[in-house]
Amino acid sequence: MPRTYSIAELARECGVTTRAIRFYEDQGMLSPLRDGQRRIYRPRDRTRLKLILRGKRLGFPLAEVREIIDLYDAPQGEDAQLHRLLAKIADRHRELEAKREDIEASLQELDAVADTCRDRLAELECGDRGGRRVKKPRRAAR
Amino acid sequence: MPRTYSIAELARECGVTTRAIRFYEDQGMLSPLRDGQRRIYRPRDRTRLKLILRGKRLGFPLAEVREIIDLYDAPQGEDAQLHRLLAKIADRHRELEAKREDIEASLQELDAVADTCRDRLAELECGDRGGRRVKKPRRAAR
DNA sequence: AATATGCTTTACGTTTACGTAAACGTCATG
DNA sequence: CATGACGTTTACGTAAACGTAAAGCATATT
Repeated sequence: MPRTYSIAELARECGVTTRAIRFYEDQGMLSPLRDGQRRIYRPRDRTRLKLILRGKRLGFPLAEVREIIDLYDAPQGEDAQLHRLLAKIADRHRELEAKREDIEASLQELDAVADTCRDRLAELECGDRGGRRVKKPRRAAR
Repeated sequence: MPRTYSIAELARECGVTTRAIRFYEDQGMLSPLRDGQRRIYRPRDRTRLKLILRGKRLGFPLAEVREIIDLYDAPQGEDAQLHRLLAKIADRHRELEAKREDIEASLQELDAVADTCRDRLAELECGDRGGRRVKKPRRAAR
């Protein structure tokens, strides 16, 4: 048999509280086995938890996270179902790429500020006391 | 003089409520001019609002969003200040790249599910009633 | 003058995503 | 046997991010 985890183990490994994990279960996002009262998490539960947390890091509300991870283990069903599934996947795809573009824009602007910042530092450190201007070398585009 | 916006204009353009905009002001993230009681937004206010919304889309809490956009108009000050600023920028940079990796992983897994899904569809549509297996052609990597 | 439109402040309500405490069960160990 | 370490359920509390009236001011139109 594969391997199992206690709730505390999972919590430690994933950097969340046990409360949070139970909460996700309440929301129908996890369904661990039971040994009497105790929850037993299998690798697939662990994977789902990690997916949940990744969704959260990306700013999706839990309700959406659930829809997303439900996509992951759904590719059964008949024709119409599969087409609906593909449509949903395409939606999420677009959503994620929009987010990626947001990130890339942010990174660029951040880099621009960093450049400005380094230019200022260069001015200061070469003992520039007056209004003399330093030639700003164009940074190579990454 | 450049151009100005009323709160309703900005709200419409950016797809948020006026309540939200006022809330961001309460949090010290916007400081529009006033014409008596009324708020007057200049281009820079508009830009800041868009930055706020982008930060939100990326899942940052407003408190962090404020720190981030504060980085944008801060590159003044003396040596030590500038170094602290650069450090903060580097932190945010790492944070954003981590998020981008999360996104890329999500996109890959999503694509994998889509492939599985299309394979199933192919099986169905070529009248596969039995357990016959369809050769899965490797999809070209984008 | 009255109505509409757009803005204002003040303030209480709501949803999400848990935190935190209480009160209890179950082993294993000192 | 009692003291922890770990788990459980139930339930109330809370921070963030607004939503939703309520009540009022200012200008424009009918």
